[in-house]
Amino acid sequence: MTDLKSSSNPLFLREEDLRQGIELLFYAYRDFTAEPDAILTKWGLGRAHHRVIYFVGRNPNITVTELLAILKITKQSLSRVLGTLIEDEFINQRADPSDRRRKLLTLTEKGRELERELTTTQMARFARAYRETDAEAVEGFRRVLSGIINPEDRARVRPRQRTGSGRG
Amino acid sequence: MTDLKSSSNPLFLREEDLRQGIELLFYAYRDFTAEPDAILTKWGLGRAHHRVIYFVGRNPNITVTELLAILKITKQSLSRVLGTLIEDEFINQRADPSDRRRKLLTLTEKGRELERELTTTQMARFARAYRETDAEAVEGFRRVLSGIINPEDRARVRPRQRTGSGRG
DNA sequence: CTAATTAAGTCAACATGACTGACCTTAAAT
DNA sequence: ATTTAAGGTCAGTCATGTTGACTTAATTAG
Repeated sequence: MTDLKSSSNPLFLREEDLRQGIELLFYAYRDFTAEPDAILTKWGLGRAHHRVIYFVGRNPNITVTELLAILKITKQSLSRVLGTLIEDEFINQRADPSDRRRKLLTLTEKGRELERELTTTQMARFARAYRETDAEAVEGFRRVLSGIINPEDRARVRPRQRTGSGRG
Repeated sequence: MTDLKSSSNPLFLREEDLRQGIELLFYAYRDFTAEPDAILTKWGLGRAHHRVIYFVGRNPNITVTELLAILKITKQSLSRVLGTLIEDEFINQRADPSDRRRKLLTLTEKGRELERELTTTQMARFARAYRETDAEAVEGFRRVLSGIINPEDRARVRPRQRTGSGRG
């Protein structure tokens, strides 16, 4: 009855497979955020603060505009979260010498420590998942998830900087 | 300098690779939810309503308790969202004949239509990503994301019901 | 049969993180 | 000198989560 939709035609993407992807992404994200959320609560911070801390740590001297492009939230929303982080001395601002309207954001030592604590839990989760599979699976994961991201933002995810054999 | 951390030791999971996973998941989830969110706004609904509609559609006659286990939110939070959906006639409730404390949830025709509209955008995104890669990559994606999910919930994501050759 | 447990619902109060819209300052670019 | 861009701010709103206390109804265990 549903034979056309199932294995008889390997080129037909079955709804079941697509829904499985949807659900994997939902559950993975749900669990991926749970541990950091618990740590953040101890500091009186939330998930929005985590995202800012993460991307400032990852991109030292990032500007507010660039941060907005990553997070895709409004300036007002970011402003409040960023204000807290600066006041609590997790993040430093300094004027860009070449354009003094711009403020360059960096983590303070305190900020780096919190970033490390938060990111460690998420890296441990990925390390476990990577180890449970193999390099081929990890590459597949990377390529599929990259395809889920809007094309214009795929380049934001830094490609591995290969130091080994692969040059071409 | 960082040679030990890089390609010279293929068993060492480099921080760069782990962070790439973190970022892929962040961007993928951000874009994955954007289209449904826009549709939901037209109906005066939010992301929380989507999740309920999705999982009720996926699990007809699901109970509130089971829904709570999937969503991992509080009964009070679910109650508000579910109340709206029942009032707006996206979801039906009926008592379980074998245990009349339980209420079984199903989508109405209106609910099925909205579910279809929302899920279609997400399935299209996965279909594109799957087509851009290959079956091996998809399998890798599945295995890695499954490893990100807490072990006790991995079985919630239904394995493909194979109708083809593989029986054992 | 009674007591305990379970499923569900409800009320109140609160926190977080989004949003819109209006407006202002500062500095760079034309 | 004017326009544009980056950034900040104020005010109000909404969605979605939280805790805690409590109720009702129905099943299950002693």
